This record gives sequence, structure tokens and C-alpha cells, in this order.
Amino acid sequence: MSGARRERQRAATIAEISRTARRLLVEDGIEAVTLRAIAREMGMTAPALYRYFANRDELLRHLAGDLYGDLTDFLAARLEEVAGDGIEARFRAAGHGFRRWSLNHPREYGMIFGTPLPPPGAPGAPGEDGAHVHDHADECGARFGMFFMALFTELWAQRPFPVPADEEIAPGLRAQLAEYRDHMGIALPLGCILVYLQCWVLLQGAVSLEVFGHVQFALADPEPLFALSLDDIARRLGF
Amino acid sequence: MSGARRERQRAATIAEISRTARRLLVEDGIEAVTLRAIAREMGMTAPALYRYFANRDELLRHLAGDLYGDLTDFLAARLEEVAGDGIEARFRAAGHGFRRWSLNHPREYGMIFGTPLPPPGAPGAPGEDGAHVHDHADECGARFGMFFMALFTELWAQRPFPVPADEEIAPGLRAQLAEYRDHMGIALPLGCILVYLQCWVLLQGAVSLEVFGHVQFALADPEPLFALSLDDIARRLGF
DNA sequence: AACTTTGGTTAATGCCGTTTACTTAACGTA
DNA sequence: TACGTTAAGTAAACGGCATTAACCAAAGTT
Repeated sequence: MSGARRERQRAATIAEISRTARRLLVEDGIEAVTLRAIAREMGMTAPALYRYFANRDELLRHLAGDLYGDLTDFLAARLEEVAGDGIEARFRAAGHGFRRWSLNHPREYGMIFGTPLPPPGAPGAPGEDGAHVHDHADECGARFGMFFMALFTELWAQRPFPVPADEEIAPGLRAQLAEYRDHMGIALPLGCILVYLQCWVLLQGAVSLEVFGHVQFALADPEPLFALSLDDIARRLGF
Repeated sequence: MSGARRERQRAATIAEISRTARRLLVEDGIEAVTLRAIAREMGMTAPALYRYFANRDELLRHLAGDLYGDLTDFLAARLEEVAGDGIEARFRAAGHGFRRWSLNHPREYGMIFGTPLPPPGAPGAPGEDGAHVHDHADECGARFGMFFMALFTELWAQRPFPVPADEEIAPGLRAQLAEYRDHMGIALPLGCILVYLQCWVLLQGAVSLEVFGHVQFALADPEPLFALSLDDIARRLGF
């Protein structure tokens, strides 16, 4: 039974489709990522792609997952480079690395952090009314989230930073944080998770604005402004 | 000479095109805003729209300008409602108003604060190599920027908040801030403009994440988290 | 050897943006 | 008032798009 070989071949083809789609995305923008163009580049015809994806949206979602993966790998590699340094240096490396990848891959960034993609699965899928489908993109997104969360738990274990006590958190927020913590199986105080989210909002907000050019109205080079945002985050983490 | 009447009629038609486009945007998303659909809704044929816009991108840019205008008007109205209150209440009203409009108009928000639209004018336009074309969208965007800036100048005049001295600002950033100040004709210290930009990054970053659903991975209702972001801004402004 | 599954094809439908050539009505003026 | 001009629409066509249906060959399975 060479079913395994077939599966491997199939996975390789899916990977090549994704690679081709990404190349088109980088070179000519998201609207150039058409089924026909992908097939053309691969020496196939467009309908053949339907053997691998239900439609264009699902293909794009898969690509988004790969992009998440690429970003996560990039950050992991950057962290490897400064593995010997202290936790603060590693944190700053992660922040700057995230910004660097995003600025170097604006169109990829737009796909995963810009206007959201259509959700997986057709609306009103039978039997799974609103249930999570958990596709490739979800998995890779979760892995990315884990990456920063792991950095946080490491920092917290090594040198705890000031966080609000449970009673200081608004009840509605507290309940949601508790649910998130249980859902993720994290062993951190609620205040720590809250600070994590605040830092994430700060970081991704600053990067988004810069990548999408929404600070350009004032600053041609927004890098110093981003450095200040990172300082804000560092201060909040007790650096 | 009824040239004036004709111009008025033309402006009215442009406004109706924009209104129709916006309705399609709200109801079915940006990909439903097609020239054919707009014309269909207006009882015309698609090529007629080329009498008013050079192509679809310019039509979308014009729509984006109108959306900026709508947002600015909405904020101005909210500020009117709390005109009697102190400056802090007005600031919070502006922040919450911005969030409210954005959450109530996610697709419109995406058009003006999401992945950027293609720039006006064809690439390599003769004679104006890279020069500003300054279309409707630019004007409305500038007006929106002015709105928040005016709030800042008012606050600064009424109750100055702590800002970094010129010497404390990194030289590269300082030069850019000075250029922006001169370009806009603002009479504020550089540190004040810097704080303005930092607050803007904070505010728009927080709203973007929420509108685009990028906090949903952790919180079903991100409102309390946004309230904390607004507290951050308030603290920075000495409230 | 017969059957089934996989992965491809061609042809067709109905969208889309855009261009071309043509019409019609209103406007401005000699 | 007659005449040229301009503004604002039309129909027809081109090429590209996603998607579907019908078909086909090769490989795997029994």
C-alpha cells in the first residue's frame, strides 16, 4: 500500500501551490493571486486546483497559515541568535523581529493581520452550526500565539513583573481572562495574561500602522516612533 | 450660462454613485462594489461611470474620502453633545466615538484604515513624477487628522501635559517632527506633537485590532481591554 | 482482470473592468 | 434661429476571472 507515498506527493503539491500563490502575492499583490495565474505558473489548468482546495478562499486561508508559519519560524530563528543574552534582549529581539518581518513582507502581513479573510467552511455547514473547523490557518495562528505566550511565561518565571491583582480587574474582563487561561492551559495569574494582551495590542497596533502606511502622513521614517512604543512595552514589563 | 447648474448636477450624480457604492460595501463587502453593480443599482450601464471616474480605483478612493468625511462629522457631532463638559470628558468622548463608529462600520473602517488603497493617478504620470495629486480622499483624510489635532491644541492651551523636551527626543525623530509641524503650521512644542502621534498609534492600533477581530482569539468582548488602552492614553495626557 | 480512486483535461456559464464606436440632448454662440 | 460642441449616456466587444460539469487516463486495490 503506497498510500503514504501518495499522501506525501499530495502534500508536496499543496506546498507548491502555496509557494506559487505566495510568489504572485509578493510580486503583484493579493488581487493577482488567481486560480488561473497559479495554475498557469505551475503548468496546469485552473480547475485542477479544485482537487486540492474547495475554492479560492480556502486556498488563500491555507496560504495565510503558511505565512503565519514563516513568521513564527523567522522569530524563532532570531531568538536562537540571541539565545545567550538576557530575557530583556530576547524580548526586544522578538519585538524588532516582528516589525522587521512585517515591513519586509507587507503583503504577507496584510493577509494575516489586515482585513480578515472569509471564515473557513461554507455558511450553515450541516451538523457543525458555527462550530470550529480548525483548519491549517487556525493551527498556524495558534502556534504563533503560543510563541509570544511562551516568551511571557519564561519572563514571568524568571523575573515577575508588576501586574494587577485579580480584584483590580473589571469583573467582565476577569471572567474572559479566566476562560482564555483555562482554554489555553496556561499557569499564569490573570493580571499577567492581561498585561500580555495589552503588550500585544501595543505591538501589533504599532506595526500595523507602520506597515499600512498610516503614520506616513506625519513621519517618513516611523522607526523611532516604533522604538518608543517598544520602550512602552519594556517599561510595562519592568525592564 | 447654466454651467453652474450642470456642475451641481454632476456633483449630485457623483454623490449618488458614492452612496450606492457605500451601500453595496456595507451590505456585501468590498468585492461587491463593482462598476456593473453600481450602475445596475442606479439604472445605468457600467461604462457611463467612466464619465465620472477614470477607473474603479479612483471611484473607491473617492468613496474612501466620503467615509473619512462621515467619520469626522460623526465625531464632531459627538463632541457637540458634550460641549459643556470638561476637556477630559471630550477627549474620552472622541476616543469612544472613534471606536463606536469603527465597530458600527467595520467595512467602511477597513477601506480607510486597513490595507491601503492604490495611490491616485497612474504610475509615472507625465510631469508629476511622484508629486502629490491631492484628491478628494487626501483632503478628507487631512480634515480628519485636523480634527484630533485641534483637540490636542485645545487641551495643550487649556491644561498642558508633560511632554519630553526637544533635547530628549532622538535627533532623527526630532527633525521629522519639526518638518511635520512646519508643514501643518502648528504652534506646538515638538514633544507635544510626539505625544499626539503616540496617542494616535495607541488609539488606532487598539481599534484596528478590535475591528479586524485580532483580539477575538482571546476575548469575545474586547471592550474592557479597549477601556484600559484609553486609560493609558488619558494617563499620558495627565488626566 | 475488473473496479475504484486520483488528478488531470476541455468546454461552458456568468460574472468582472475596460475600450471603442455610436447616439442623443442640451448648451453656447454667430 | 441655426450650427457646432460638449456632456452623458448607450450597445457591443475583449480578455480575464471563479466555478461547474462532463470526460479521460493512469495508478492503486481487490
